[in-house]
Amino acid sequence: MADAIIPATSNNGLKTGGNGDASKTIIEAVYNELRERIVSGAIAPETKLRVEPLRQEFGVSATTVREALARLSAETLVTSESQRGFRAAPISLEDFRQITQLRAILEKAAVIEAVEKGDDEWEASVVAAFHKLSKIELAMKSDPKDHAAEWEQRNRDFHQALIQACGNSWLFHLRDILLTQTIRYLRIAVVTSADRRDIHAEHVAIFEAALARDAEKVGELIEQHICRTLDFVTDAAAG
Amino acid sequence: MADAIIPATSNNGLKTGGNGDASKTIIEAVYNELRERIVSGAIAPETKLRVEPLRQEFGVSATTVREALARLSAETLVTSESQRGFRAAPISLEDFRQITQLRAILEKAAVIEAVEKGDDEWEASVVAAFHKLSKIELAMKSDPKDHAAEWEQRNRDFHQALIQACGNSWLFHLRDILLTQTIRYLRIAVVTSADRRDIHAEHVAIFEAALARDAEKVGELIEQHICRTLDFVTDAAAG
DNA sequence: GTCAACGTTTTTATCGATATTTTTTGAATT
DNA sequence: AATTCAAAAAATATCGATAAAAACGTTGAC
Repeated sequence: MADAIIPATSNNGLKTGGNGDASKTIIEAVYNELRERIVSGAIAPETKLRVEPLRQEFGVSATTVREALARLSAETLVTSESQRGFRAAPISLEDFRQITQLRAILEKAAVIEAVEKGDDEWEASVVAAFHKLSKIELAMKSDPKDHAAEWEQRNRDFHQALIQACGNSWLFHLRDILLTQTIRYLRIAVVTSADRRDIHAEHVAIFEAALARDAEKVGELIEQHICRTLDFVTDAAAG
Repeated sequence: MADAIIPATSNNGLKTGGNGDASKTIIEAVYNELRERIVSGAIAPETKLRVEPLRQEFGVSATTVREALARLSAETLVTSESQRGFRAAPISLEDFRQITQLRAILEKAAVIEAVEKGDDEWEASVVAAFHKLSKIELAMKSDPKDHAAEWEQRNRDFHQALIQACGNSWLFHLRDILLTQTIRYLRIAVVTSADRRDIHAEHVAIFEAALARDAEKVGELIEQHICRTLDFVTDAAAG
């Protein structure tokens, strides 16, 4: 056993202190940091991710960086080719089209089942999530950019609440992967904050149909709602 | 510039020679080997995967094993908890239910689009894949267990050919993950080879509807076809 | 001027060893 | 006998260094 002369509770130079992430391990911290950078666009698509510079910046070992990259690679946020290292995943409109289409398929199926199966508690959590989302969407009318991050979270929560009652955690998992990809695209491609009123109206419609237990209708609305994201990004990329 | 005294082309003691896997890197070799063991059931669900023993068995470094495990963990074939290492993913009937349901959703949506969009080349490859599958299914009537592995492959190919024309590679990717999980469940839970004639009949029906371009019908058939897998495993687990 | 063989440099993959954390063991105390 | 606590043992996470491979640049032939 080591003769602990130096107080063992040193969190060395790793710069994870900034955000309050709950990284128990250094690999996780590096993973989270890189993930955030890629999703936010701070690391541009197709950027080569060399181990040595990252290692130095974070003040950790090469192995640690590698493992974080390996994990990200399984999540399709970075690509890796044998013996040729890692790079941030590329983006393309076609790729985004596929992601969106797939997301629509999953979320539509999920919400239909959820509406059919949901109990009172489900309803309650949908109401709660909708309420929180509405408040921030109204607040954003006057002050758009300030609430962007919070809106993103509440929007996510609302959609999650809607489908929660379908009870398929695999579906949640895959949807989560797609949602992360989507957010990346939105952050990278669309800097202009969209006209939120439009989106709010859609949310209202979805919410009402859900509480009315009109599964078919909710399914349709969700599908359109998601597909509209595609038009949005397509326009942004083209214009 | 190492002074290469020993011929550099040594593939050391790593036991990857057995199967003809195209592992360019040692990590990949370990990854493939572990993956195969988990999917086949050679490593039982929830088995603790300690680094040191594996390291020794494969004759590689701990880091290498760790990275392979990390990749598998992203694929949900192993679970990992911070500071508490890795273990083979658990299984449960409920889990399998979710996987199957989700697979049905994805494959139904995919095949409908494929049937609508597919061109002559798509038709041709469906015909070809169906032909190969049929041959082995007929051969299996007399000699079931001998062709099991080949059937698995051809079955996979047939289903892939069907949905190919939908052109959504993300869908393929996610479906692949689910399919791998499914195969794991089949291998682990169901040792008894099912009545293949039944399955063959289903394949025929799917094939005919696909060539007739009856998208709705193909969708229904595929859905049922996949869901039947669930009944199958449920029975096997219960009986 | 092009291009290919060759040596140099950079980058990646892999190793063996160390530090840190968790789990187990076994007294000591109630 | 059960419980707590500390020390030992085991396992995990992390490091620094080395070997292998790819990228790069240069020279020399055509």
